[in-house]
Amino acid sequence: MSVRVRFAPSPTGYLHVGGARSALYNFLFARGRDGVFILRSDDTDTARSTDEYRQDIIDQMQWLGLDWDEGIVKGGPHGTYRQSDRFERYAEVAHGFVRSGHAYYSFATASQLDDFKKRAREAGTSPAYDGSLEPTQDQVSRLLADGQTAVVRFRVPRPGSTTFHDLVRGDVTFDHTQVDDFVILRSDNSPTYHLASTVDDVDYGITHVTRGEDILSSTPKHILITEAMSATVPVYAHLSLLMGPDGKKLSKRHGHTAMAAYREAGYLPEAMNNYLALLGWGASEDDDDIVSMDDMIRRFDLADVSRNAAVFDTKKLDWMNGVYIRAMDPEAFVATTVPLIEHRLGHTLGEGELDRYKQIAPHVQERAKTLAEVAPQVDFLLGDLDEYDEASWEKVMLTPEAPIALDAAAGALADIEDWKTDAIDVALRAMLEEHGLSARKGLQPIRVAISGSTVSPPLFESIEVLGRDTTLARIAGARSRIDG
RNA sequence: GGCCCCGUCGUCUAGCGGCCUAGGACGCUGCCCUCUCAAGGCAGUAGCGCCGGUUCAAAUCCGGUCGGGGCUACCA
Repeated sequence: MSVRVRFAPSPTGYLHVGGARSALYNFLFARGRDGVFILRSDDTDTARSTDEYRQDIIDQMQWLGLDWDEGIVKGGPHGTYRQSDRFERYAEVAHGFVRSGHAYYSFATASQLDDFKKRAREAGTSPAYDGSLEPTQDQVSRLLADGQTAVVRFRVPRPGSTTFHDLVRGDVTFDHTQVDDFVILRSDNSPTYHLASTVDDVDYGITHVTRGEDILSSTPKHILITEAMSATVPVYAHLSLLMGPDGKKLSKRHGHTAMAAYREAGYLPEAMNNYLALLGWGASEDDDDIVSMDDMIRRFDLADVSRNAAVFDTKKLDWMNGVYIRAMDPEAFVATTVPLIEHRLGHTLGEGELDRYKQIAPHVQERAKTLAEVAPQVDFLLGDLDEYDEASWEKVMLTPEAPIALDAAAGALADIEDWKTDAIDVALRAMLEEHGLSARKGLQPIRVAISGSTVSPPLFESIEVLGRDTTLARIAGARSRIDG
């Protein structure tokens, strides 16, 4: 049977990095096996689901390049792939279960259930509701006729237990004393996650369910429902959760968890995928952590996924992103960063500005860890230099060498005929020689004078791009500020 | 509290009874290169949670213990 997998986020929040990793693993598994990858919207929680979240999930999935074969937006043989469009189907299954005895109407109140749990805790026994409050057939008829609202609960067979072979965890067994008679249909006739998700997995022919470990203990419920539908139970694989740097479950407390935030911060989708893939999967075939999507697809197997929870470490992501930025085609780098620069500047780059940027871009590309840090680094080349970094100024401009270097540089640069990096290089080094200045001592004041900071793209190239007039004006400006 | 999952350098991992005086990557430190910062090169730092057991031999198997995580909703 061909592989059919799905990523089924619920639009009750933005797509977060953990969800993206689940999506990626499903994607890799499907692509490596000639399977079908489905994107489904598990939006049974109508109160918390929003269109904004629905759209975010779609946007981020597309940005990451995790194309799906069937699903929301795209469609397919199973309709809209939105659970909110299939409530009748779930209700039909639930009522069928009532008729077949797999489920029953329940009128148990919250306080009754709380009571049950409280007693269980005191007795040290399982807190899972065991169905002891199930009404008789007569009571059901009477209460329903009375207009009482009821939920439909699945009747978990007890005694009993469910065992399944998890692809990443191995055999897992849950005794049914630990599984409650769970609600499958709410009193407003809407389905719960357990019902809708399982019915969809059955109806859509899902063969492998790969999802977060947070649902591991709900899996017996899903298996029980599947069996009650006389369907084939899919293979399950539960991924460990992502943690923050402090070893606690990754949350907003740790900074960004939303995929969109990383996109805005200037991370490349290729880097994100590579990093996420390695977060819980030993991809290395040759000890190289940089793995192309094609290789990931070729090598990936759920059986090789790590069982331990992984810490989302932005340090390694930063490094990896730098690797991918450097690997970009120079023209593509310019194309993707120009809009960011224009956004920062507040206007479209003119021809001259664009030319200047193109000249310096390769040097910036070499140094960037994220796309977002590019624009600030070229500010001094495209706009006025209206302020100096104070720490930089104090560090190099207050030395006795600074005024000497600045004056000498102004003279040397004024005489250059061919305003090119090479000539500038030669002229400035001759100046250093003449005044007995080290490159470090003599050039840093010039760097601060023209860029405002001790950190900048290469000096000679920057000077060339800046042009003679601007360069000399800035040197003069810095010189007078020293005196001032 | 009950049940389930997990436990190799700070972090991600390799390891699946002898090849391990535990390998790689990120980070960190030092050196080299160098006009700053990066990049690059080289070197270094640091780990099998603990206690028992099985075995000629354990990071690898078993038990316990400790620690972390998850679930325990008419959320997903």
